[in-house]
Parts: sequence; structure tokens; C-alpha cells
Amino acid sequence: MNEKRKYKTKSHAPEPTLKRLPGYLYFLEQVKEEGVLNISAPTIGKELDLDPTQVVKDLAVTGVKGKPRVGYNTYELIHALEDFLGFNKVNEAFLVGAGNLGSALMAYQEHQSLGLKILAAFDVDEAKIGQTIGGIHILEYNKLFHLSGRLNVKIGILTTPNHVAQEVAEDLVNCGIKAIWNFTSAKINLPKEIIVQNTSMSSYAAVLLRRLNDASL
Amino acid sequence: MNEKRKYKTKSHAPEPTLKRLPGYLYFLEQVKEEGVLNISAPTIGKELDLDPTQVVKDLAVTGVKGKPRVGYNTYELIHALEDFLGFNKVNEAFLVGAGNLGSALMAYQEHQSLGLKILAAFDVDEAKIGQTIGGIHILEYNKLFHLSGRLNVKIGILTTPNHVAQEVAEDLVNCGIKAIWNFTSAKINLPKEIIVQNTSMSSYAAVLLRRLNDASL
DNA sequence: TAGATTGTTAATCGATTAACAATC
DNA sequence: TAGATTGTTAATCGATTAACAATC
Repeated sequence: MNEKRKYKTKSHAPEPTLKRLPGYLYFLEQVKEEGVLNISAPTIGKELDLDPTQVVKDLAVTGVKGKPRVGYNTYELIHALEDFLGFNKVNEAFLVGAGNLGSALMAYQEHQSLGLKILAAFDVDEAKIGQTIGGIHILEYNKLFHLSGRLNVKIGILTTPNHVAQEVAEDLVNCGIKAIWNFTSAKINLPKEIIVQNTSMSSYAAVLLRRLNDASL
Repeated sequence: MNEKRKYKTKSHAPEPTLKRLPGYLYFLEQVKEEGVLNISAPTIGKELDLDPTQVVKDLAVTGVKGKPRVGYNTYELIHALEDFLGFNKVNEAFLVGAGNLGSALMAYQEHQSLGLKILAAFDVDEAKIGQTIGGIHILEYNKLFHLSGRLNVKIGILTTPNHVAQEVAEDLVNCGIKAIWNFTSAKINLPKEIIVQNTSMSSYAAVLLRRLNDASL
């Protein structure tokens, strides 16, 4: 056993739970500022529009224990969430494709804590190479192969045009990348041990537009 | 009945289905380029890693009918999807907060068809006001109230700092906005008839990081 | 002590997957 | 005709919600 965590965490948290956890973290950081030392699941649920039982179950994955009548220790909960999500350690990433969305993510990570540290960005566009955005250098794409040999980066952020997504993804895997955050619309096929997290803006646009059109019939 | 659609669509498509539809659309546009006139659900499923029955059920919401042994007409399917999602009509939007993410979305929409047309962006930062990104003017925040009176914009994109999200969201609602695409980490509370679509980058980061850490135990 | 809240087990709900008849 | 695929109905699976005992 090489488990180094402070809390006994659940091994496989459901994805919906995982997606809610950053919301709890953000809210708890706010109430901590206000000096709230303990907080109950019903209180959290009221604020975040969630069933109190849902909150209890979600928080249970972090391994934190609450006290009946009192709730959870705010400070302990924040640390357990950060620990569980890996937001408190440095998760190094490479980004490929310093276009609009890529540049935004580079600038974004400075302010929002996504738990990610983009070490370098890569692009084939001569005009972009050499620039610095959000403190991150944009390097020539070919440099990826050299740099990945020296560093041990596990996460690749894919913000290229759709038509090169598959090719770049394969390059990243050959460079030792274990997880790819795919912002393109392309479906990428990789060995099954590689984690691919698809984040398509158009999926959200689709849900929004449909709900709007449904409402205004 | 003022239903003007060409196809008999399902009234309430499940959200997971909605999120998959843009993926079908993107794939179908590709195969159309290759001159494929008909395509079957199993073929689509193989490419997109989805159960063929799932594909059949998903596509059924658009009202398109397929032929046994043949599949669906590519062209018809594309149009039905665009129609169902509202991607083929102009969905006008305002954007508030022309920071990193806001700028990216402004530049992004030029290339990616999200079915949205951002008419104008608003910010309080003097340095940003007057600039143009992706063909969209950044205006003084107060102009929002004048402009919304003349135009009938229903969608608001929220890319402000977290601490002003609630306030800006309320302003947008007062300006006649019916749906808000919230990119901030803040939970915003609005009248229940207003549609709020939360899109939190940290939720995706959370899933990615956890899956990566689970894998490398 | 009384009672609010945790934590767990059971019931419900909705989406995915399987089964199968209809059909081109 | 034979057989692959659609379209629908049933079974399964997983997440949410409800119920309730334990406890501080």
C-alpha cells in the first residue's frame, strides 16, 4: 500500500459527484472567509440547490467525517476536497494549439485554480511562436518531443483545429502523456489506457438553445 | 399550433442525448464531404463509440425516419439536427466580461458554429472598451441597458469575475435575457423561468485529475 | 434530554442496453 | 427471398431521493 492520503477516500466516485465537488470547494472557500467554522449538509444544499442527502453522499467520497447536529469542519472539508481532487498539488500539463481557446486557457489558469499548471504551449504558427501568454511560452511544435523527454508531464490539453486533433493526440501519447483534455469537436481514438476528457462547447450550446426553444413554444 | 419545424420532434429530449447531438452533426458533416449519401446507426456508433441502439434513440428525437437495411439520409439528418438544435438560425447573444475566457469565446464563434451570434460584448474596464475581438465590439457596461431596449436578445453569456456574477446576471434578466450561459464558478440565483446553463471548467478538470490519479495508484 | 444532522440502507427514477418484431 | 437495420418495448444499470437508525 502506497496510499499517502490523509483521508480514507472512496475508490470510485461517480462522475456526477466529481463534477459537483469543485462547486462545494468554491462555496466553502467563501464561507471560510466569513469565519464559518462548521457547516452542515442541509446548509450547503440550500445554497447550491442540492438535496441534503446528495451533499452528504458527495462529501463522503473525500473521507471526511461530520458530526451530527454540527456538520463538517469547514477547514478540514476544504483540505480534503483539494486533496481528493488533486487541486493542491502541481499537475503539470502541456497545451497544443495556442489559438483562441488555447490562449484563453493559458491566461485563465493564472486566476482560476483548475489544479493545473501549463508548463509550455506548442503551435506550428510562426507568428505565435516566441510569444508569452499568462506567463507561458509558446514553443515550436517540434520542441514537444525534446521537452517531453526531460520532463514527466502526464496531461495534454488539446486546443488545435479539429482536423489535426487525432494526429496531435497520438504525438502526445508518444511523448508519455497519460490524459488528454480534448477541446476539439473531433472524436479521438487512442489506446484504452489513455484517459480522454472531452469538453465540447457545442454540447453546452446545444443544451442551452434547446431548453430556450422548448420554453418559448 | 405555431410549430414551424419540418420534422416531428420529441418534446423533451434527455440532456445526455442533447449533449451527444453536436457530435453526430460534426461527424455527419465530415462523411457528407466524402460523398456518403446514407449512413446507418451501427456505422455512426462504431465511429463515435456509442451503442447502435443509443444512436437510433438519439436520432429519433429529431423526427428523421431511417430505412431498414439502408440507414438515414445523410443530408436529411444533418438538416434535421441543425434544425432541432437551432444551429441553423441566428441565436443572438450578449456577452458580459471581456476577459480571457470572454475574449476567447468572441474569437471562437467566428470559426466554430455554436449556433450563437454574439452581437456585442460589455465590460467595465476602460482599457477594453472600444476594442474589437472576432468582429465584436466591446462596449461600456452601462450601454447594455440602452441596447437591450432596442434589440430583442434572449441569451446572455457570463464571463465576468465570480464576485460580480450574481449582480450582472440580475441586470441581464432585467434587460430581457431569458437564458444565461454561466462560465463563472458562482452559483447564480434567478427566477425559475430563466434558464441557467452552468459550464464550469473546474468540473472537467476535477474529473480529469481524479481519473488520472485513480489510474496511477 | 431532545432534536438536528450524519451515515447507511432501501425505493425511485431515468438513462442505457438488450431483445425482438417490423420492414425495406 | 434473406438479412441487415430500424423502431419500439422490456430489462438492466446507476444515480438520486427517501427512510430511518445512530449519535453528538
